Amino acid sequence: MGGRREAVDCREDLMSEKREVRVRVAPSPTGDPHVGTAYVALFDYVFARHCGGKFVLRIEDTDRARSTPESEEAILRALRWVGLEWDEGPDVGGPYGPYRQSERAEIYREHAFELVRRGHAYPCFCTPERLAELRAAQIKAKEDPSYDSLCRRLPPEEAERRAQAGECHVVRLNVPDEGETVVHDRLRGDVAFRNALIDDQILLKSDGFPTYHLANVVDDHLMRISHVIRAEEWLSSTPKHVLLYQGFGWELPEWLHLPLLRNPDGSKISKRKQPVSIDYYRDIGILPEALRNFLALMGWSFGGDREKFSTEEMIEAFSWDRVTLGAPVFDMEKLAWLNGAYIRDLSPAELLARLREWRLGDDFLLRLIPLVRERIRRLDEFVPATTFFFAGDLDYAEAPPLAPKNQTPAEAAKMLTAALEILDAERDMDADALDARLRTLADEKGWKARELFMMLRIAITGRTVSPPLFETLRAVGREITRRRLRQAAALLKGS
RNA sequence: GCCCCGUUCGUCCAGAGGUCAGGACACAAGAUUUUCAUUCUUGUAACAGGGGUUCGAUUCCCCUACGGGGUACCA
Repeated sequence: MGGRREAVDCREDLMSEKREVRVRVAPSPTGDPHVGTAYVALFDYVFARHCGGKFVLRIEDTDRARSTPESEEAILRALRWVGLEWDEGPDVGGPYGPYRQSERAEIYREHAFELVRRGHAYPCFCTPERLAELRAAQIKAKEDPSYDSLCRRLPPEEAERRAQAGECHVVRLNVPDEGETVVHDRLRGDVAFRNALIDDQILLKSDGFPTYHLANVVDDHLMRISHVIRAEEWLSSTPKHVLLYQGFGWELPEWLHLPLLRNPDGSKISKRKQPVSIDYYRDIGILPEALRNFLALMGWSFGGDREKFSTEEMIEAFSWDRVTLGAPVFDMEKLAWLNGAYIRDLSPAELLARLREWRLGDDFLLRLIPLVRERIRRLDEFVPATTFFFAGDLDYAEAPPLAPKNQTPAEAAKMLTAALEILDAERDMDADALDARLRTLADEKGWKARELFMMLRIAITGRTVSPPLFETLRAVGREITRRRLRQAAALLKGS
């Protein structure tokens, strides 16, 4: 591909459009800081800097059930660690705030009503039950499941009266039945979608909060976003966004959908198959500049044979023409090689400073000391007693057998997987909570708690002897702990 | 199922009609090194298939196959 791609430098773009370049990354605080967020943010950041534009961070926390302040905090911290500073955001402010969508609920509501007034949206009173039945019937009849636009045909007065009376409802996008909507993607050219196949998307949920589609479009417009850079998974919902912009009578932004990062098997990168948390890469000692360089290589090339380059150099050389649309597999081996190259470029003093920032600083060592103090008699026993706190993956071939004596490897793998789910849910790794939950788990499944705990101990430390289990897990860290459990479970399944 | 995107060595990229299809990771062999690592040299390895367009297609178009994404009162 590439033929259709306009070879326009954004600086010319700037001049011809007289529009300030403003980009944003818009993570949803519903989990761990995702490496995909860092990937998109890198391109946002680099493009903004290249053009002298602004990079905005916006928190999309409209999913009230799944969003948490802890997750938001972790995402901000992780993005900063990667080295991608934003010009405007919830923590630094800016002229177009607030930058947290939960604080903008009223704005979306007004805009939803405005769209209803303009005839591009309508209230819908259908119950979840009716929707489910409709869906089931459509699937049975081998039709595409989609809303049948029943409430679109409601007389406006009746809809108004019922809404006023407080009847539970949502607001849906009024998608034309005919014609097609064209999305202009800067990287792919025009992509056409038949309107008949676009669902009357819910814009405002019955809890009064907007869905992604409404909030995203309203904010991008209000925040003067000029280029919407996001992952490819959004491409198919972009026609809805085009319809929204048109419904409001707003100028369209430029869309650029970046390819999705992939697992080794080619599927969208996911925690079951590949560590996806930025914190994981930090904890195994990946340098942020190496991570940035590596992520840049996923879909962008410097030109010439340059593999290793600084973010500053990338900013200088950046061009959308050099973006690839293929599906890049996140290759840990190449990341490790690149990281090694960065480490070798550090002076001994700089490397020492990096090691201290990582885990060889006073803070971390001070956390370990209470755990091992009563277990050592000589200072020289400290390092051997704590090696697993300073490692990523463990070599289970060198460790005692993972599975309890009377348990099959398959059953042992199940035990580890079940424990993993508990750890996934227990974000702050509270020792008492973990203890209680794991004991309950063992009870329910008929496993011996001591066997479960011993297996966890071996999986996490590679030994049968260690400091107290939960204190150890906390110190090893959530990411490395989870990684080891997955590795151990995979090993058992394979044996 | 339907809609959309994609497809060059195992992996990440280069290649914008005529190249011995190039580099990097990984792998293999060799050199350097007391060892290991680093470094250097060399090697194995790819244009998914079929039709067009063209004097000539990896490159442009179409079809098929394969991969992926989407198809929620999640983002």
